[in-house]
Amino acid sequence: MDGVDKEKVQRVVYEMSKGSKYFENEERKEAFIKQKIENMRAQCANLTATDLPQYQMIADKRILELESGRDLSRTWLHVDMDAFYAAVETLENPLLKGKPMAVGGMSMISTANYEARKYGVRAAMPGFIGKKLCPDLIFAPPDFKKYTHYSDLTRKVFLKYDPNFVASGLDEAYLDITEVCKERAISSIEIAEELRKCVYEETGLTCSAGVAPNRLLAKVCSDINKPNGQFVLPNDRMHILIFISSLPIRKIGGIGNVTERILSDVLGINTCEEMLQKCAFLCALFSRSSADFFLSVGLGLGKTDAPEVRSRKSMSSERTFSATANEDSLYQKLADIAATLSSDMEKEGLSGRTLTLKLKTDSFEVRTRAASFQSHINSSEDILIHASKLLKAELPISLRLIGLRMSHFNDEKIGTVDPTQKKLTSFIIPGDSSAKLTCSNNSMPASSGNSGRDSMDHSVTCLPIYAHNNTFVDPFHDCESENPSNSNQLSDFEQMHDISSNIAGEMELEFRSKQNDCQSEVATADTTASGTQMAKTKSFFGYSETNFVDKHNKRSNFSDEVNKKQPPQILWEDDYKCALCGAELPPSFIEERREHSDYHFAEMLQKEETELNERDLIQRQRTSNVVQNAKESKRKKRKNNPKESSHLPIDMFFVKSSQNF
DNA sequence: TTAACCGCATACG
DNA sequence: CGGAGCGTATGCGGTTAA
Repeated sequence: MDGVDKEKVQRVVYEMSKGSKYFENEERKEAFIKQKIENMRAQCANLTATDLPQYQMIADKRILELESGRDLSRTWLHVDMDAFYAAVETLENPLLKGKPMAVGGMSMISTANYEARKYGVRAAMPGFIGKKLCPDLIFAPPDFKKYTHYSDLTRKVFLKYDPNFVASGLDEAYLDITEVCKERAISSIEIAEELRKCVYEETGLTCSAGVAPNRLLAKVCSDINKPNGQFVLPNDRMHILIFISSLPIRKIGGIGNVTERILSDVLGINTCEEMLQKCAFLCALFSRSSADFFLSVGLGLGKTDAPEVRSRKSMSSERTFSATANEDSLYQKLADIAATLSSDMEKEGLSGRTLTLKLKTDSFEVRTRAASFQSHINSSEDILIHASKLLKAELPISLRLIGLRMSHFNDEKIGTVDPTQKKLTSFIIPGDSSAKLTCSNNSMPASSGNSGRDSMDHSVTCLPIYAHNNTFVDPFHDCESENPSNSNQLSDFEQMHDISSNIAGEMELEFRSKQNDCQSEVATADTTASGTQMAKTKSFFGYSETNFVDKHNKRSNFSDEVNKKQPPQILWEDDYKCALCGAELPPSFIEERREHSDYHFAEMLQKEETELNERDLIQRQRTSNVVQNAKESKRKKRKNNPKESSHLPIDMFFVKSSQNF
C-alpha cells in the first residue's frame, strides 16, 4: 500500500510489544528459527564437490519430469473479495464509509478496510496496536451470519461460470473457466470483467480476479491489481516464465514467513526464478515432496484439475482467557470446551477415536497432549473424562488457552481392520432410502439436509447409496454436483503435493473394498463407479510407494543404531524344554514361546539395571494402568532425563510378561 | 519391519 | 490498565506395539 510509513508502523509495533510475554515468546521462536537456519547452512557447507553434481542430476531429472506434466489447456480464475468482512459491515452501515475500520476487537483484528490499512492496520494484528497506529480506528464485532449471506450471493454468481467451482473460505473461490470461454467464444479477460461486475451488482461488494493456466498462478494474479482489479496471465509458457522470474517467493500460497526466511537466508532465494538456479541445493536439503513443490514454483506449475472433495479430518474448539493456575477454574473451562466440541460433533454426526488437548501457558508456550481409544466417542462426558486425564498430567500449570480436538473419525479409512467396524453387508437396507444407517458403534441419522461433505462421509462409511428410484448412485459424483459450493480449503502447497488425490485414492480403496464385500449380496452394485477411478487409485499407490521408501530408509537406519540389544534366542531342548529354566512348551505354542523368550529377555535386562533408582517407581506406575499412564510417565521421563527413556519399554514389557507367569 | 501414533511447527483464511 | 484469536490441514522427526 502506498502512503504507509513502514518504519513508523514497525516502531509502534515494537514499542507496544517489547517486554511482553508474547514478545518474549516470539524471541524464543525467532532464536529457534535462526538455529534451524544455521544448521541448514552448515549442511550446505558440508556438501562436497561430488555431492553437488549428483544432486544437480537429480534436480535436472525432476525438472524434466515436472515440466513434462505441464498442462496449458485449462484456464483458472481466482476471485478474492476485497476486505470482505469489513466491506460487508460498511455495506450494512454506510456511516462507516470512508472511515478507517476493522472487523474484530481489541485483542485481534480479522480484516481491516483500505482506509485503515493506510495506517498500517492489518489482519491478524491485535486491536490495541491497530488503535495505537490509528486512534480513529472503528471496530466492528464479527458477524458471520452476515458474511455467510453475502458469500452465498457471490457463489450464486460463480455458479454461472463454473458449476464445480472450489470455494476457499467465505471470500475466495477458484473457477475453471475453460468451458465458459469456449462456449461463449470470449476471452478470459472479458469473463473476469463480467464476473466482477456481476458480483458487484448482486452484492454491492467489489472483488479482484486473477486468471492463469493453473490455480497456484491464478491466486498470485488475483493479488496483483487488488482491490477491485484483475490480472490475466496468458496460457503460454514464455509468459509464465517471465512472470515467475521476478516474483517474490512469499507471494506463493504455501510459502509463509518461516519458509521464506529459510530459503532466503540459507540459499539466497528471493524470487521464484532462483528456485531453479538453486535446484541442486533444494534437492539436497529438503524432502522429495518439498523439493518438488519448490521446483514446481520455479517452473510456474500448479494444479489444473478439479480437486477431489475431501472429508473433514478433525474438529476442534479452543478458548483464550486471562491466564490462571486455579485448577477448579481450569477444569471448568475444560468442561465448557468439551461441551462445545461435543455439540459441534453431534451436529455433523461425528465421533472420533483420538482426543488432543491443546494448552497455551501464560508464557505463550503451546503444548499438545493426545490420547487414542479403542472405540469412538463424542459425548461431552466421555470427552471430558479423557481430557481431564490429559490435563491432570500437566498440573500444576498456569494457562491462557485450552483447546480440544477430535480426530480419527468413525468414517475414516484405517489401515488395520477395526474390530468394532461392521461389515458392509450389515449396512445394506435394500430399497429403503429413508432408513437410518448405523455406523460402527454409534448411530447417526442419514439426514437429507447435509452438506456435500457430509454426504460424502456417509457414503464412504455406510455405502447403501440408493436414490429414491432405487438405482445406485456414485457417491463421488453425487456430492460434487449436489453441493459445488462446499468449502474445500486447499492450499497450493497441498495441491502441488497431490494430497487431495491421495485422499481420494484412500477413499476409493475403501469404497472399492466395501463394494467387493457386498457384490455377492447386492446385484445392483454399479461397476461404472470404478472405471475412471481406477487410475486415481493407481496414482495413489505410485505416490505413496516413493514416500514410504524414504521413510523406511530413515527408520531402518535409526533402528539399526538403537536396537543393539536383541532378545536371547532360547534353545528348546528336544524342541520342547526351555534351556534356561526347564519350562516345557511344545513347538506349536509359537506365541507362548515368544512370550517366554521375552520374559527371559526382560529378566536379563532387569538384572543389568537393578541399580537404576527410579525403576520401582516406574514399575508401580506401569502396573497401575494401561497404555495411557505408561505414555504419560514416559513423557515426563523424556523431559527430565532423555537417556533413561530407552529403558522404559523394557520395564513395561517385564511387568507385562511377569503377569503372564 | 511397519503402520499407527505423538508432539511440534507451519500455513491459511 | 494491559492487552496478541480460532478452526483446519499438513509435514517432519520421532516412538511404539505387534
